[in-house]
Amino acid sequence: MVNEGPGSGIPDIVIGRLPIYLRALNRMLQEDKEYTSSHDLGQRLGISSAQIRKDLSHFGEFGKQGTGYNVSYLYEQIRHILQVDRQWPMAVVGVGDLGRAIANYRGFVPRGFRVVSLFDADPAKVGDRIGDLTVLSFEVMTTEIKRQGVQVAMVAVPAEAAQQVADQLVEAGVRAILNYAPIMLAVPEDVHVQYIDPVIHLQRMTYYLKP
Amino acid sequence: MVNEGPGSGIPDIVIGRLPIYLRALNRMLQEDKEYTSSHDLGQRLGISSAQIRKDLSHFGEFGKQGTGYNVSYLYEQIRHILQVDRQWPMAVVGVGDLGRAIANYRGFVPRGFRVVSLFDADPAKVGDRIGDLTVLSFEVMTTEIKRQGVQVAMVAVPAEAAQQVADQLVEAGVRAILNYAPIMLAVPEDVHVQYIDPVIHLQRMTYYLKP
DNA sequence: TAGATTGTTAATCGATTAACAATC
DNA sequence: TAGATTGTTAATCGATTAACAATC
Repeated sequence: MVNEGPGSGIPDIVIGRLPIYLRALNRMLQEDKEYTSSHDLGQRLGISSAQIRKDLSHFGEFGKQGTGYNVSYLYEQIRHILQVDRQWPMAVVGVGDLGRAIANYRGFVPRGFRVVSLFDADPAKVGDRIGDLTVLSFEVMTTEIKRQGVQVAMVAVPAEAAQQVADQLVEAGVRAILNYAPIMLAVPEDVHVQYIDPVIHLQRMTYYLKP
Repeated sequence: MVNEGPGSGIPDIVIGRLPIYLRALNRMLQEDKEYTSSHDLGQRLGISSAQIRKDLSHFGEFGKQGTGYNVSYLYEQIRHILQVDRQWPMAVVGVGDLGRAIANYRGFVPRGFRVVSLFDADPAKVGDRIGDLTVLSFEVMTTEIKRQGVQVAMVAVPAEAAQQVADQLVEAGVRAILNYAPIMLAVPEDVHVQYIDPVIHLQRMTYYLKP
């Protein structure tokens, strides 16, 4: 192992591409493809082969000259690097339409995550069952998150409530937040936040459209 | 006007930040904040003031030395640049849990988009009413999209179906696709695609977490 | 006026790409 | 072997930042 783990100075932008590679490799596995190459993978993803080789070289040597990469081996290596070769218990805060869709989504488990608790501020929703989970109140959130050792949470509450929710999550020990509320969160620097705001993505495209 | 419009060589990465600025400016408007500065805006967004000034300078001169930027003026200018000072009619394909959440989301209209039609392959869903829309079948999709002049679509179907749906959308005249299916779409180069896959975002964070 | 902040230039920094020896 | 493809180095490209004259 040449170099691995956070703090070892690998650029964030490289880390950000690994999940993309992982998804493509998983697809190849489904297609029973045994080997791939940086060229092949790059072509599927619209990324240069040089970049893929360079990215992977930060973590070790995973290929063979002449034959390329064993799909299943590379897949497992990247899963290990990203630490998704295990299941992260995850909390979902806010069970509106979106929170419900998240709670029901079947796509998390096969990729390293499992929703283990749901929270909502609305007393009318507390007690509702969604899948095999019961919606809990904000009052028990800290306790429950600590009890389950949850480090990852998804926030799907209105923008006005998001910062306060984030504060409470951080307080409870959450270190990674996926925020669906259209607002930037202020968190300590050892807490990671990623944002999903569909409108941002839409507005990135309209610039290029004909009126 | 110094420089504006697509094809004028402004880096994609700059365009990608404008919606972020827009969202922050909108928030300032809600707070009745009349003026801001590159420093102030940058602080809120975790971006350097130099970058904000540089980004804006691609499109014109919007500020005043000594006083900064009039929030409402800058907001309107960026809305105009991004072409979100109008409403783009939008189609949603796939009305599972996620499609339903999208269809019900109140956040599109104030930011330049309106869902005008819903489609699903499942005959059991066709005819369902969601909000004030009726779910239509794939058979009528092309016709309906052409009729309404829809250029923007959101895809929320299973990965297996996404490419075929995208092909049909492009055929019908769609030029911007927001894809929720966890798969890269192959489209002509004048068609824009943005991707939302929550798992990708989650996996970008687990790398940095303690086991 | 004095202080603040812009828009812009040049310097720096970092990421991507091209090229190729090594080797399967 | 001949062909293919890796991992790596150096070159290129592009984005970010620092600095400052202009000026409100």
